[in-house]
Amino acid sequence: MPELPEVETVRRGLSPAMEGRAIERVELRRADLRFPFADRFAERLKGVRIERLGRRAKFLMAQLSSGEVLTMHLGMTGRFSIEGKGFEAFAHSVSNNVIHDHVVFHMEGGVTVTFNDPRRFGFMELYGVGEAEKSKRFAELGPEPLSNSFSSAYLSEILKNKSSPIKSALLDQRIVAGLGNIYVCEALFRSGISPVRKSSTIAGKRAEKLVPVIKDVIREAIDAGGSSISDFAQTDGKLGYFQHSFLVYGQEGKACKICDTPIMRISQSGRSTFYCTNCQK
DNA sequence: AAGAAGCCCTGATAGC
DNA sequence: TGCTATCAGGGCTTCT
Repeated sequence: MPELPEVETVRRGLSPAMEGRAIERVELRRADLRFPFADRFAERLKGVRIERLGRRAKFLMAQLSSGEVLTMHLGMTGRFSIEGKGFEAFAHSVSNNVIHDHVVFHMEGGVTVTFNDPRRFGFMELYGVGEAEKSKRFAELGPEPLSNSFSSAYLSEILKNKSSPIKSALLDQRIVAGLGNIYVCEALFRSGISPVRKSSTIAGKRAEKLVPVIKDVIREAIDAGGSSISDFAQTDGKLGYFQHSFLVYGQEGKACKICDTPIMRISQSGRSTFYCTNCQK
């Protein structure tokens, strides 16, 4: 489900249920998700207040009153739902199997936040005071696509000696953090750049075109509440609607909206790439 | 050492 | 209907 716009949508949905509230109790229904939970995970969260729920790349980051930081990643199929007083409209409207409800946060005020993840590619981590910033995971992440540090100058510099296809480079979270398969395909189409083009040839003019397009696509997707493919839902069960704006993603064989050439699907480093061989050079 | 491929896991769908 | 194969929005690890 989740690339940056979906995670940001989830963050905004969870904020009223979590931000400023104490965690009364955490229920862990298994010992791991993708990775084992940290030592004493539930105990360390008990009675602690969530001061701020932020986001970095595709990670939700809860700043805790204990000084520790709880990070949550949705993987491919992770989702949150909210129940309780004031969140009646948020009832578990999705027909998800409860056997995949893995973590339940019992929040102050009788509100519960449940994490469900069938594939268990998602994970949660708990960093001690001052550890998150120092961790390899966060130190290695590239800039946020909407930040000023993600500029055409930056992208040109980092790509100028790279031989991998631009598609793969944009999926590399160390280069830019938060893009995934959908938004990379869409941004390359809108930029008229072929996904198979060598990264080094993007440096310069093409980067000047590409960077603003990436920012546009991400902004539009956030404004649309993300994209709902198969099962992504917001915390209130509503669907995002950016999927209606896809020009190439999932459009294999359909006519290109610009030139009518059938959209191609190819595989690059093990994932599908959709593009127009005529519009993208 | 960079880049590609394999793998983790479950569920939905297409094809026979 | 039921079986099998393929595919899925991510990211870590292992190969070449």
